Amino acid sequence: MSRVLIVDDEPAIVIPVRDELAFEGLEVACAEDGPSGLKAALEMRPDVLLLDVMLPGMNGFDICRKLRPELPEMWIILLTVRGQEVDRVTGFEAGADDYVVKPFSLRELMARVRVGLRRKTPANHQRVYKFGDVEIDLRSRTVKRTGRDVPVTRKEFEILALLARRPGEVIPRDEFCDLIWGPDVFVTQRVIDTHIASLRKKIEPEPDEPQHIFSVRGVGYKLG
Amino acid sequence: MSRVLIVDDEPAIVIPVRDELAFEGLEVACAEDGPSGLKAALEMRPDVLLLDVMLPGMNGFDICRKLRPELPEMWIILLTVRGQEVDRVTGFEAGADDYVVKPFSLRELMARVRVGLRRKTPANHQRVYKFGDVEIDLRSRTVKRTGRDVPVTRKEFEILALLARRPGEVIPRDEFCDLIWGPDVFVTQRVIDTHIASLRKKIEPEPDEPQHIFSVRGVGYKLG
DNA sequence: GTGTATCTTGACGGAAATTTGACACTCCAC
DNA sequence: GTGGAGTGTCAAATTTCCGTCAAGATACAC
Repeated sequence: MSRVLIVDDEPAIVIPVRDELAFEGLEVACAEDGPSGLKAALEMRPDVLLLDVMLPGMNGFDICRKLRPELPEMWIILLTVRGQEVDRVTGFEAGADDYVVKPFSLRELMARVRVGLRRKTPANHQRVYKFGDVEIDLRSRTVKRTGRDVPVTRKEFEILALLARRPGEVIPRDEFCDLIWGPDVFVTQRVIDTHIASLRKKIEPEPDEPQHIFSVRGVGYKLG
Repeated sequence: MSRVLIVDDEPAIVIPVRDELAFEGLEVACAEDGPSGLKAALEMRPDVLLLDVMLPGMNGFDICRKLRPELPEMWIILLTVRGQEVDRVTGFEAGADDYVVKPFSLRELMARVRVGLRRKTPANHQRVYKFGDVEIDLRSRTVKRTGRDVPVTRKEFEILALLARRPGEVIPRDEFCDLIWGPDVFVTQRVIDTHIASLRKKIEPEPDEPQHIFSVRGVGYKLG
């Protein structure tokens, strides 16, 4: 599922945009000031970032400049009330991909977000994560160990991909449920343990002594 | 060298934009009405197309709709004096990547062209794809197996061509629907399975043990 | 219009994946 | 140590999913 992060301190902007994005089936997160927006973008790695220029703590241009080298793929749309040329050009020079002036039409913003989602990842750009001898390719949905294909099921793949996207970070069970099963599906959180067990059998040299997928007692699992 | 095509009938717009683009070291061409703009775009295959909406002969939206399926990688920026929401959304729905309202700042337009050049997916001008003993020719819309012509129906060809353009990548069922049937057509996603089955009968030596078109359970299909 | 090719739908069976619950085990607090 | 909570493991039950087919609907050529 594609992810969008909104960084803006005006609820009148954030709320309708957030709701509309969620309605379109996207995963949405929000931040209300510069520093937490920067942190959220680095952690969440959204596909599209909607970034206000005038923010408490740190302005949008600076956030843009910091993020761009780190996450060149991320699609950044700047939002601002200021429409003077100098600002726009500054925005593009800071690495933004688009620039929308408030007040904007919600439908137009949605259309621009869709452009970002469509253009963000070139079709033949490989999205691969590597961990030791394990390789996860999001494009072909394949997992390799020591170069050899390991067949994994859908849930196993989604769990592994989620872990891989946030290496080192502990992912709680309820977050697995939210992100993989969705908010409307109710399953025992123990299913995750079952899938983790079969994943370990497939990708760990010694499933009893995991080297990749670690359990974090009382919370969830982490990779790496 | 990157190529830009300007399709606009107002010299007051065309000349400064053309000169500025040329000054930045880009190859520039111009067309002054709809039909010749469409023809030029198909022949020249520019990286970025600056396309006026109000044109003699054929409007920009229609050009956009015609070009997009043929040249999905081309970056299209619409130019218009009309800034009403309905027009903008129409533009994006027609497949445009950006939308600039006249009068615009030259520097901003240049910045948006640069975004297009940076983000444009690498052009895939390939017209023939080969997979083992199977050959797919997009131009003549023919499929060959071991050199022999295999008759495929229109939907079968479109499905196979989509798979072939993104070899190895898993294409989800909803993406098949979006890209082949379009967003407004409502069909059961199981149609795809039916077409895949008949494709396999035609191009797989052993349809039960596919070597080209693989099923990815719960998601879709992939080639290769 | 008519006939043919193509497309779409729905149903069925079998296979694979998912989920559950039971039991054993481990870890930690006391 | 002991007990309780959390986790690993397994097999069985359940659900989901895909290949297949045939019949109806639609498009197309003549």
